[in-house]
This record gives sequence, structure tokens and C-alpha cells, in this order.
Amino acid sequence: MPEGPTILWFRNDLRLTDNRALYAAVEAGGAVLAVYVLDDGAMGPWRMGGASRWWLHHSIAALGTALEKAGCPLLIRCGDAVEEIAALAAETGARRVHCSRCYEPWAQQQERALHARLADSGVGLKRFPGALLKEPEYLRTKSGEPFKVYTPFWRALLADGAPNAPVPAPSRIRSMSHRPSGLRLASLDLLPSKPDWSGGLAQTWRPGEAAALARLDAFLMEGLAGYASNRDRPDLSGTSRLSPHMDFGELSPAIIWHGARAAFAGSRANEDDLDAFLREIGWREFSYHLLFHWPTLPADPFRPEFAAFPWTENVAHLAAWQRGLTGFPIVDAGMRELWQTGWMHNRVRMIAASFLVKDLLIPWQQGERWFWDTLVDADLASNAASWQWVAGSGADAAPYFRIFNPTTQGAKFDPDGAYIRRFVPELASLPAAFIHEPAAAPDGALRMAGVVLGKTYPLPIVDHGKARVGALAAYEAVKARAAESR
DNA sequence: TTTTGAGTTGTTCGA
DNA sequence: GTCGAACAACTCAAA
Repeated sequence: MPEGPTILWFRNDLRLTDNRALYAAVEAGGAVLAVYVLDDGAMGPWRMGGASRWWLHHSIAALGTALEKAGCPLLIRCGDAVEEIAALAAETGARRVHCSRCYEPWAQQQERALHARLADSGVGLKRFPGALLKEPEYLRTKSGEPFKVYTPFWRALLADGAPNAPVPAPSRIRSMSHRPSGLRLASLDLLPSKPDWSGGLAQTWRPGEAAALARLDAFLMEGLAGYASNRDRPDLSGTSRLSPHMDFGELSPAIIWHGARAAFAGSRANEDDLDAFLREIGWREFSYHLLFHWPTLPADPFRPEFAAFPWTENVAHLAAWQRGLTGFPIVDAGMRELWQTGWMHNRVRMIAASFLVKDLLIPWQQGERWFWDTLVDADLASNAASWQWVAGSGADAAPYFRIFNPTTQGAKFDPDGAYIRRFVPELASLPAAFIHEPAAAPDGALRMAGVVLGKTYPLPIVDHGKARVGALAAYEAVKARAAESR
């Protein structure tokens, strides 16, 4: 009797290059059954949002094409992944299942459940690293604890030596001769239809591994030099825009790491540029480290005294923020960029997040949820850790009294207002001197630009100066709670 | 055990 | 306009 296939269970590792689970499956010699299972039920409250589902559709399509070309078509299923994989193993007589490790609490639960389920029938589950530079349980402080501060974490990672070199994509993958039945991609219903709001996403992005590798190459050629300063400029294309590709595992961080170091030799980039870029990869690593060791990170404040913070419920303010109608141009530009393209520049994310939490006093979890539903790069670890960082409740968070001034930040990082003009077209004709604070523009300038405050563009929904004082006052409750618990 | 240095990304005020 | 200090005090990580 011929040996059964190795089932390759694709998850957030939609790539052929540097996919150790796939590499090992091919090395094992027998046939491979490549499977993707859409399992909304497993994710609980963190079911994938609309923008991410759009990306997932196209990323699976690209993966399917690449696998087909290598001789091993992708089987698509929908439902409980543990049950689906176990059923496929039974049906095909598979000897083992390979997958890449995932670190979300629900995904770890899935791995435990599948391991137990398969063990009953003597099938092994082999999990492979690849989503991170180093496994999250690996790096520890000298006293054996997980890190809570970024800089020592990153120094420890660097001191540990280079991450493993990527493994190549297999050129041929032996498929089964008689494959079980699967679903058509379209039947997963991942794309928006009524209405189809995905036009802006399609104009902005090319999901899939091949496009991801091309984007990485283009960034390393054109964007690495000057990255240290340009990455803060939403009006330039200063960031790598690799985050959604990483989110779906179209690229591994090891590919990026080794690619960046190789490109650096003989490029115009300086050490600061390379360090700044790799540190951003480091923040993703740190977020996963935190989520792994503190699984309640997406829901509860990391610093428990923040439970005492007097948050506000304000549906109108939340809606104005979500729709980019706060009257603060840099915030509105960011929120509209998010809505249109499924992505927001990192600097603007900080400004918009700070505004929600500190000017509107709306709980960070509501911002986290909105980003989850609208970002193509929605990542449980990074999203949760970053919102908590902005809110001041997180590990290694900004001091609470650091409250971004949206007007000052806009003028500093979008000096000519080009970013605002692009995403807030009703302000496009305002001179740069007034575009960051239309309410302070002279009547004549507003008239010339066709801006009628309160009509064509909203008046500021709060007074930032007063909001700042209010936020600092609200923070007193946190300090009181902290003092109480000492 | 105790001590010490340090900690992503800012703002405001006053000289 | 530019510069330095104040804003809080705490906790982490390592020696």
C-alpha cells in the first residue's frame, strides 16, 4: 500500500519561498496535499474584517496559481479547520500534517486541538517556524522572564545572531493522483458585492507572493536610502508598504531581514536607514512576543491601573472619527486613506489614534476594532500592542502626557499639505499656511478656496487645547489607582 | 539584594 | 525663531 500524502495546511503563510512546512513536506518525498481552510468560527471576536477578506481572496488566488504551476493544485475548504484537516487525513490516509505556527490565542488553540484529534489516528502534526525571526518563547531576560521593554528585547534579538536563512521555494511539488473534492475560491464569498467598495483597494494593492517580492525589491532599491527620515512623511512614499504582505505570510520576516542586509551592501542607504527599517520588523516581533505571553492584550489594558480611566461613550464623535469628519485635516486625511485604501501611513495612525483616545477620550478598544475591520494589514498582535502603546496602557508605552497636537503634527510631517489635499479634496485649494487649521484661516482665504466651514468641511469637533487639559485630568484617575494598589 | 541607567515616535512655556 | 526645561514617577533589565 502506497504511503499517504503529507497534508500541507496553509494558514497565514501564503507563500512558497521560505515556507519550512512546505519545504519539509517536499523533502519527505511522497505526495503533497495542499489545503486552505476558511474557518471563521475559530477566531471568535477576531473574525477577519472586510478589507482583510478582500486581500485574502486575492492572496489565495495567487497562491493557487503558483502551486498549480509547481504541479500541486490548492484544495480549498470552509468550516472547522480541525475537523476538515482530520477528515482529509482520514480520507487520504495521510501520514502527517505540516503547518506553520501561528501565535494568536485562537490559532494556538487550533493547533492543540488538531494535534489531539490527529493523535487518535496515529497521524502526526508537525509545526514549523517562519512567521517570526525568533520564536516568541525563545527570547528571555536574564532572569528568565519575557521582555516588557522594546529596546532590550531588540538588543537581545540582535545579539542572538542572524535569523535562519530562508529556504528556497520548491520548483516541483508532487501532487496526489486522486485528490479529495474542494470548493471554488469564489464560493468562500470573501469579496464585497453589495456594494462593491473594493475599488480603492484594487487600485492600491497587488496581493500575492510574487507582488510581495517585487514590492520588497522595489523598496530596497528605491526606498531604503533615506528611510530613517522619509518613513515619517505621509506625503512621500517613504514607507515600505509591506505590512499586508507580511500579515498574510506572503513574505517571511527572514526574507526581509536577509534581503535588506544584502541590498544594503552597495546601496546609498546608510546604517541609520537599515537600522530604522529592521527596527520596524522588530516592533512586529515584539508585538507577537507580548501577545504570546499576555494573550489578553487585544482586550484588556496591559497596565491594569488603566481600568480606572474614565473613558467616554460618544457615538457622534466615534462616527466623525471613523468617517474622517473631525475637522482636524491630518486626522481626517488618515481616516479617509484607511477607508479608501485599507491602509494608513504609520505616522498618521499615531496621530489619528492619539486623537481618538486623548482628544475624544474614547476607549482604545473601539479604535482597535475599527482598524481591525478596515485595515488590509490587520494583525492581532501589532494592532493591539500599538493601540495600547498610544493609549499609554501598554508595555513600554508612551508617557501619558505625550499628547499629539494634530495641527502641529500635520504641519511637521505633511509640510505642503499634499497628503491632506489628496485625501481631503474639499481643502485642496487652501494654501499650505492654512491647510492644517482651516478654522484659523482668514475669511478671504477660505472663500478663495471654496471652503465653507461647517458646510463643505466640518468645524473642529473639539478644542484641542481644552481636550488636552481634559485628558491630563482624566489620567489622574489612573495615577490614583496605581497609588492605591501600591 | 540593591543599585543604576534608561526608556520609539511630544508639547508647551519661558527665556 | 530657537533652545532648554518641565511634564511623573515608575518599572524594567542588567550589573
